[in-house]
Amino acid sequence: MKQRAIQQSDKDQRRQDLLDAALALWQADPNRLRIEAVAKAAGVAKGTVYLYFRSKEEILLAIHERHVAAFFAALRAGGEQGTITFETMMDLVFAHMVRVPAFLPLASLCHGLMESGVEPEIALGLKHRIGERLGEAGHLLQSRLGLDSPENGVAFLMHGYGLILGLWQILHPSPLRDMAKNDPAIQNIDRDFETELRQALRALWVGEFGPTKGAP
Amino acid sequence: MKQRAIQQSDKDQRRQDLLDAALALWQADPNRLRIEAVAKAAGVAKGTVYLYFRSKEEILLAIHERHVAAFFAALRAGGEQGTITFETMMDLVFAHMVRVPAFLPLASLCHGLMESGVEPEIALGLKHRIGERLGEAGHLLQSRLGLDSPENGVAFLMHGYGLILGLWQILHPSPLRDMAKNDPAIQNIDRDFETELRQALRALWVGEFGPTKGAP
Amino acid sequence: MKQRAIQQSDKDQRRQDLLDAALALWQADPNRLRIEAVAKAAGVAKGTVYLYFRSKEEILLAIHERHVAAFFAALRAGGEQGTITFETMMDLVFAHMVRVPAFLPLASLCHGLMESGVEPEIALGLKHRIGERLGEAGHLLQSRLGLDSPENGVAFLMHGYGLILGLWQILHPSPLRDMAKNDPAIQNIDRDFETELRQALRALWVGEFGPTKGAP
Amino acid sequence: MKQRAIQQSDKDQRRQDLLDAALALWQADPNRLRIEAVAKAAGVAKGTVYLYFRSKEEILLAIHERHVAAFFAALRAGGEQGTITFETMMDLVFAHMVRVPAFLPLASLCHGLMESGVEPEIALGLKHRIGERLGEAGHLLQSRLGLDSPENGVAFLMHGYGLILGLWQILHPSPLRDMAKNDPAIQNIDRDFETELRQALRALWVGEFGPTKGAP
DNA sequence: TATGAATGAGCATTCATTCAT
DNA sequence: AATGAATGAATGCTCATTCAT
Repeated sequence: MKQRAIQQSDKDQRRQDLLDAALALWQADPNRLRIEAVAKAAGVAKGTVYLYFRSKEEILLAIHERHVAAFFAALRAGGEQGTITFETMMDLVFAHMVRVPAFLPLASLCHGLMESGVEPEIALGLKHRIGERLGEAGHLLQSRLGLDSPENGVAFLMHGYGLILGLWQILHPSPLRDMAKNDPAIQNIDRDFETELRQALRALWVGEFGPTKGAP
Repeated sequence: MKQRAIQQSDKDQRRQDLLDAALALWQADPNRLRIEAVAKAAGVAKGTVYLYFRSKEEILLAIHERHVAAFFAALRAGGEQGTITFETMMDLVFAHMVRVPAFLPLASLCHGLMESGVEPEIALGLKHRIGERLGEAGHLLQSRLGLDSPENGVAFLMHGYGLILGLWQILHPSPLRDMAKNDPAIQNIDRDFETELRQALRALWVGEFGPTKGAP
Repeated sequence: MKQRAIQQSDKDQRRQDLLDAALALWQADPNRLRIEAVAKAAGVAKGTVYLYFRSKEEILLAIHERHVAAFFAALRAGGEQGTITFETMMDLVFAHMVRVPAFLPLASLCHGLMESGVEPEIALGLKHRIGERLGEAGHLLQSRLGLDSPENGVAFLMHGYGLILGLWQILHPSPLRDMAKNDPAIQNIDRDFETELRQALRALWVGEFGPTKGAP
Repeated sequence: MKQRAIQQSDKDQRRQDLLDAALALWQADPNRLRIEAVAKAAGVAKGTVYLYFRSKEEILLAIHERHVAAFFAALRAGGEQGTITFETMMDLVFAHMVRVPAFLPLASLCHGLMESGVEPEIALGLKHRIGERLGEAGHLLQSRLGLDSPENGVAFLMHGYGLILGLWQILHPSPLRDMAKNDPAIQNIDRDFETELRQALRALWVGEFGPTKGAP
């Protein structure tokens, strides 16, 4: 039997260990995630997983939340450094979203899970916490990016995130695309995700908030 | 036993009937779609479904393809009428995508299915046919919208579609959002999907292709 | 794949085969009955069991119903032979209830299952069919046993069955009783089930319907 | 942490509290009895339950034993008042068995649990203690009811108890019976439990021990 | 072509019980 | 004695798919 987590800090650590294990397994094969495997990888018994999470879906949501929290933390840190520009935002997005391997595939999944797959209270709890962070970030962007209002800050992030998420679904690298190398009709529409995203995201921001904001 | 479909036109009709039945059932409850129910609703036996589709997923993909084809048909029809502007594109997008009830939820699902859920050949076939249509549409937009190249036409559509799809996932109406009416943190980020989409989409297009294209 | 049961008679046969298999396994170890084992013993796949029964509990109820039907059939056959007496009833009860190995243990279980364990409609269906048979039997006993009314015939059977069932639960042979051979306090109350039942049942019938009915 | 029970009397009290809690929860929903809920209702932690009972089943058996003990205590008290008749026995049976809400349902369950569900030693211990009480009661009935032997007293009780228990299983009030109000075949056999029991029990006693015993 | 009986893979979750503290 | 974190056994059922008729 694994050392008991009596202290809250020990419990938190065990929770993180479970998330780490689940993330690694999910990345390896998203359709093959098994609770038993998560438990074993974290060095506990199956039932123990359910002391920390109410369901498999809740685990995935928790990983997503950790991803999102890390992004917002990076954003806040960026804000504390001084002014934010479209370019620094772009760097942030790429470093803490686009290039975090599981971020976007998991995000895609989680938006579906929240509708059906977890108890509404769980989904609402997650939305609440993300909402808080997003609200704060909106204020930050107003001041650091020179937007007209916190609402514009929120719009900046939401519209951008929507574009990232949707474009990822259409253009993310995948074995399927490799198989289509010889199909001209597919080549026609096969673009590099990061290149397209960078171009479209910049266009969206410029189009919505003006070219001046990005370059003081 | 239902009348046998000998003629190709009869087969096509039966195929459409099956898609109609599946679409209605999927809309009613996406997680409850059962092949047997589809068969019954279309007036055939379970096994017959598999004479027309190789799997459940293939059915969903076929419905999606029908949605997409209808959009491209409308776009082509729009082009035949004369010039296209950002505004007419916006109308097209809303009429044949955003407001077709199952279009976006099904599209969200299908982008996942293509990666795993159907045989690669099926997915590639779909991508091929969509690629062809997208290529044609790119040419159409070059001439009718005044873009610099067919590639820009493709980019116009893909970037726009990415934004639509991603924003829908974040902001689409849902019971969950209704439940959150009293949570200020969630209200903070709860925007009207269509309003936001219209604003962001226009910004994206303007930012990427210039304000002049939309208004000759 | 096992020969398909297309005809209704084939389906009925398969249903009986499944019940036979389940009964044998249940008798061998009541707490160890597994659907998969039933399927294997009947030579079909697991899923096939569910084409014939909606749940494990429904199988047990169906076996019980078969037991009960056999008893009523024997009773009817007895009635067709001529007069029925307490003694012939006693013989019937012993031959088709008490000494049918699984009858009483399964009956004990099923009365509990009907309350919770199966869908009410299933339980009501069973009760309905047994009610019909019991009603007919009441009429039979009125004429053949010389009771005052069909209702008395029903009471005769129900009160008797209650006594049989309850006494079986207290006194049926079991390993536990063998273990108690050296405990005088238990010996005190350890009686032979069949002896006690015969005595009590006769007393009940005589007490309720008079000594004359049994001996014309 | 709850006050430790050092004194034997404190331990006994805690044991009773646990039984009270378990009984209340079992009555509310027999299939939903959870050890954790029992512990909480009794104001102790889960593990503490296992300091007083070796298993969940043992708790149910202990409640049943308390029921039985109360019945025998009432019987003894009745004997101390003077002569016992069939009518006073009937009153006793109704007051301390039939109308004690959980007595018969729990008894039904416990006769099954004793065969498998608890350690044989536990079951034998219970049987032993009940056997002792039953032996005493047999003597009591010999003298107070005027039976020929203590064995007849035991038979009087056992046969009666069997009838009560079995008839209860067939005829006890239940939601299922309420649902069957409109089914004539079921109405046919749907009798009032208490009426039938009173009639059958009296018949059994009279048939077995003569009409004179009950009415001196 | 159409049917529908047969197949069998797939697996999260509960909760009684234990035992380190 | 009391606690409550950890354990892990235990398994029925659905439903997409196949294929004999």
